[in-house]
Amino acid sequence: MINNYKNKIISFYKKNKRMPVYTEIMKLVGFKSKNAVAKLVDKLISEGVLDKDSSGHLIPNKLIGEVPLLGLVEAGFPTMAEESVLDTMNIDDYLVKDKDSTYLLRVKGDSMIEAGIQEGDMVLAEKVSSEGSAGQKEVRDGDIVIALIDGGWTMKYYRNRTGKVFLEPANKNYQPIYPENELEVVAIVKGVIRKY
Amino acid sequence: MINNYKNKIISFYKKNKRMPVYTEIMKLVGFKSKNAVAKLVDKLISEGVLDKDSSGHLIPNKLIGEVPLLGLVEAGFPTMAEESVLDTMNIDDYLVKDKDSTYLLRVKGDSMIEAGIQEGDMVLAEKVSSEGSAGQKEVRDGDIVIALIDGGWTMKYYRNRTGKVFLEPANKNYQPIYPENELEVVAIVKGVIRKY
DNA sequence: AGTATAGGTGAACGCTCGTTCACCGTCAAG
DNA sequence: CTTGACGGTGAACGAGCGTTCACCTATACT
Repeated sequence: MINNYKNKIISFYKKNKRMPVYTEIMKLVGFKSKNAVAKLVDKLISEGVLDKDSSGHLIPNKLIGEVPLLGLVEAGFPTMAEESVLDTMNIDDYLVKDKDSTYLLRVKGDSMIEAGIQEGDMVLAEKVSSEGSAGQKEVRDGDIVIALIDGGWTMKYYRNRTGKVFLEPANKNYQPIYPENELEVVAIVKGVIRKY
Repeated sequence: MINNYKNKIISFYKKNKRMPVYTEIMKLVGFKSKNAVAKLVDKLISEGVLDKDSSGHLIPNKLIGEVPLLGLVEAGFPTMAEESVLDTMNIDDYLVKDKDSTYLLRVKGDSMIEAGIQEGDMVLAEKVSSEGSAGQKEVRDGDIVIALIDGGWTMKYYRNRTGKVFLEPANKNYQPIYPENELEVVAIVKGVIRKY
């Protein structure tokens, strides 16, 4: 029963992007008194499911919005007990550093297959500053970039080792691309997301 | 200046996992009157940065916590204008379906390299129900699984085509593993996360 | 010079918040 | 049969909420 309450509160949070207030929890779980909510909340807090901030408002704690981080895959799922969770992680915070210049794109084609980027994957790309803008990342040799080359868009390795700049696919079946006129690196790939 | 205010509010949200109330915004940006906050909030809402729910509380809108989703990588960064953003996406919601049975593990080794899973990647694994538990996913042939096989942990393809169950790596240098005694699939890999 | 306008102060409003207290039935242990 | 713990009701509280109104500058445009 108490787990049912917990799930309703978490559902509310996911739906409304904020924690419910006491009267909302009241209606959510079917209580007729706020005091019952207060006692429920106290219990959930002592169980580590919820948290309250200094002003009494509910806030999501680590168990909400974060994913338990176990160890290495070789070590397996250590005993499965709650105590074995090494840490928790917020995926968004892990991946997105500069919010204002990060974009997602879906990958088409297999030109980066040997870099572990497959068709259908999503890539997180951080925009390279076109002066004044937020992200002022510098492109380095070996970065995976999204570039505008001679009028066409593509995602490739950025190569600049010898001073001669070109784009290199991660697929033996394709050839490096040397720009005839234009090569503009628009974004640097900072992450890959795949869902099965 | 207004962008500075916006960032302070977003920082508050990321730090406290909830939106600030008016008096908190007041102190945050240095106002001395709540009315100034009300006017600021109105402007931010009309600019689409914030949202208010029916009870007047601030809630994060799509621009906070979600990442703009552009089109295919082949299509490039279309014009870069705000209008060209097709959609936004919450990475957590996209990846994590069953919160209570999802775990993250860091990948070691290269046995799944041909499946685009490299050493250092994070995998999202959904626990297979050990009866009564939440996730009741069924393991299917071709799934990438985390398994306990003859006492050792590993991540491999699950193969069950011919009725004979075994684990298959995605790396030509390794051989399929047939269980001598025990083969327990503990979790199914539902996603991969890589950060550069 | 005159005047809108944007952006701020300060005080007051009704309402809802989280908290607290007294109280009630159910159920299990002594 | 009594007792205590548990989980709930109902009412009341002060504090803080978002909102609103009157007012005060600067700045920019006639």
